[in-house]
Amino acid sequence: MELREAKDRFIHTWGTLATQWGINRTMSQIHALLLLSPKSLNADEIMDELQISRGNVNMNLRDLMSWGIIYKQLLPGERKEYFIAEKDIWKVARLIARERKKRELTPIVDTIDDIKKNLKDNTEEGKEFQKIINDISSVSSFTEMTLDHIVKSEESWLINTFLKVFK
Amino acid sequence: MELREAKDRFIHTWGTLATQWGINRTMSQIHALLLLSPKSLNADEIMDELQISRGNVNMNLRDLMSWGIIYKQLLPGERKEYFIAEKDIWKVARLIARERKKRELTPIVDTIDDIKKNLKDNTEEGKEFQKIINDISSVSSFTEMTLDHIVKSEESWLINTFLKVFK
DNA sequence: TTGAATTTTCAAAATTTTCTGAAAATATTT
DNA sequence: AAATATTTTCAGAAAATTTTGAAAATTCAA
Repeated sequence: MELREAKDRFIHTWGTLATQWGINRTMSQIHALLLLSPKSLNADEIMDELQISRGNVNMNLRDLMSWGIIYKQLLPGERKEYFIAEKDIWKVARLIARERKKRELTPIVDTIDDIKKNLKDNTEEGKEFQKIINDISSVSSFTEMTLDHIVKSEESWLINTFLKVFK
Repeated sequence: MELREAKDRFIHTWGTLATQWGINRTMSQIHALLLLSPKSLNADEIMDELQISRGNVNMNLRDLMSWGIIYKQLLPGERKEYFIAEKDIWKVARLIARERKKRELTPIVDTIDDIKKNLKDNTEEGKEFQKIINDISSVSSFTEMTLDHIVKSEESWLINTFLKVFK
């Protein structure tokens, strides 16, 4: 397999998967492109490489920056803005986990807490509802804690060690 | 808060979140409805409750069954099919984790493995690419293993104990 | 069998999401 | 300050996804 082909395949798979993640295809493809690029790229280069419009590139670069997984880089003597991806994949994984937790988990935990606080219903049906809500609350808390635990660990050596043990 | 209102809020939040998960809104709403329902429901009741078409209900019930998180129930003396949700939330969480792993993680691991096997490129750029690919491979494996570990644990007491410790 | 009840399918319609491209805003150079 | 380069915005277009609803298929009772 050629390097060119390998890169394209990776970018393509990454982008396709994103769709199932609820993240848009282009955003992932730009991320993949930057991740694989040894040097930072500007908007025109990304447009050209992925054959997409300037507006699209701009919007998604902004999103990627808000996730904290790419950085803007100002090159001396260059007028254009260049972008480079965070290359520490463990850090990228933590940032993605943090963002997904924020988007996927926190809202349901908040809703459930609010319902638990405010629901006054002592009928049989009400009690059953409370039970389910409490169960879901447990699972959510557990998941949240597990993610936090991974996200917060700034040292990656522990995780790396864990990985080696199981390899 | 009334029971009715609480249930509606939960179903609504659950459905809205699903969108960000890459899972469709209706599928989640049907799941939430069944999860909160003390008795099993048939297609007409679901159509009526969520104000959606028969085809939509049918399709999503099938999807939910393929995830293993709802069951078909044939009531004696009833012609219609009834559906009931798996109420053991830890089991539901494991089934969802398993399905998401299959959809989100496995394809990227497979692509990467294939690229690792087939790429022959010893240029500087090729080596850098290999490095990134290997890093991503590590993170994916780690995540896959962590999920497996949770998913495979058929006993939930350990997890429950863990939860209590942190509560 | 026949026919009524129920479920399934799927083409077309509706909705939602993403993308484009050109105009507006901002930044930099001369 | 004017000209030029670059980035940002956003309304409308395009694409993707979801939903509908009616016809076809299936199931079951008589």
